[in-house]
Amino acid sequence: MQDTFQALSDPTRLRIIRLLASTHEQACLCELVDSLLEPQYKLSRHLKILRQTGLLDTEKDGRWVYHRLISNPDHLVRLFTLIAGLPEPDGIYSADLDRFEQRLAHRDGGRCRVGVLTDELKSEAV
Amino acid sequence: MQDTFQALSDPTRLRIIRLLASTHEQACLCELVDSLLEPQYKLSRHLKILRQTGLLDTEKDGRWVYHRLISNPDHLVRLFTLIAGLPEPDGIYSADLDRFEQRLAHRDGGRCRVGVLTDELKSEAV
DNA sequence: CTTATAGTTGCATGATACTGCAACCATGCA
DNA sequence: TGCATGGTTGCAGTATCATGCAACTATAAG
Repeated sequence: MQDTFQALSDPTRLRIIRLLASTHEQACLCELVDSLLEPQYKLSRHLKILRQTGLLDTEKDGRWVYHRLISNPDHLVRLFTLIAGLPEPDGIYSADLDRFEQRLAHRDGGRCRVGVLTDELKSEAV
Repeated sequence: MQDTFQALSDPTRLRIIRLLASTHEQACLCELVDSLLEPQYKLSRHLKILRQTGLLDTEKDGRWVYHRLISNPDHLVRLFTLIAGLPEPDGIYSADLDRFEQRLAHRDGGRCRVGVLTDELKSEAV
């Protein structure tokens, strides 16, 4: 069980878990990149750790890989609930959440159909 | 908050927290040494980390230093409750608990009056 | 004052973890 | 078959962390 806490001890991983816990959603890597504004390889690695620790479940759909919180051991579900209800000193999580919901608007039939948008937005801004 | 999970990511620290959470007790270092069967300096260091992370509160009484779980931020209390109710794959925590309750029998007026007993028990066994 | 004991801490070491870069794999489409 | 793209991973550098040993502080008792 300390593996679970170990997995949650990294800020990026906690942001991922918290985002999924408070939205009850699944997300693919590119959606997370646009929500957390972190490099793809970095999030990919952290997702792998969360999966190996047994906190995330993964479903592959074509080029996209969807990640969602695991739902069976009861104490993990309670832990996710607790995390979702945590107080927030800085505004990091709500900013993540805002960007994530904005990003979900680009889905088509509940599925991700576009890649990372942030880079393009940056290009447009130039 | 990832600091909290970071603090719980060490097996020894989790054993300490779990022991205190499931007994609603306080404990001094020598009692913990006899309960967890770990060297004094090791537990002392972990207790310091738990204190600095804001999970433990400390009260000094003569030569003895009592440690107890902190009781104010609501989400921490809920976390402790969750930890106390965690399933137990190995029998480590119940063994800790057994030794701890045995050790509590040596208290006098609710206070610790003896030092580490394990060493003496080992000597007697020789 | 001296001694025994509960507890703390500096130092050195080995292990683990996070990150960036670049190369790579896998899938869908022209 | 070739290309674009979502995602993964090996490698190297750096930082952090847990541990053992030994020296140390602090308090109580003779």
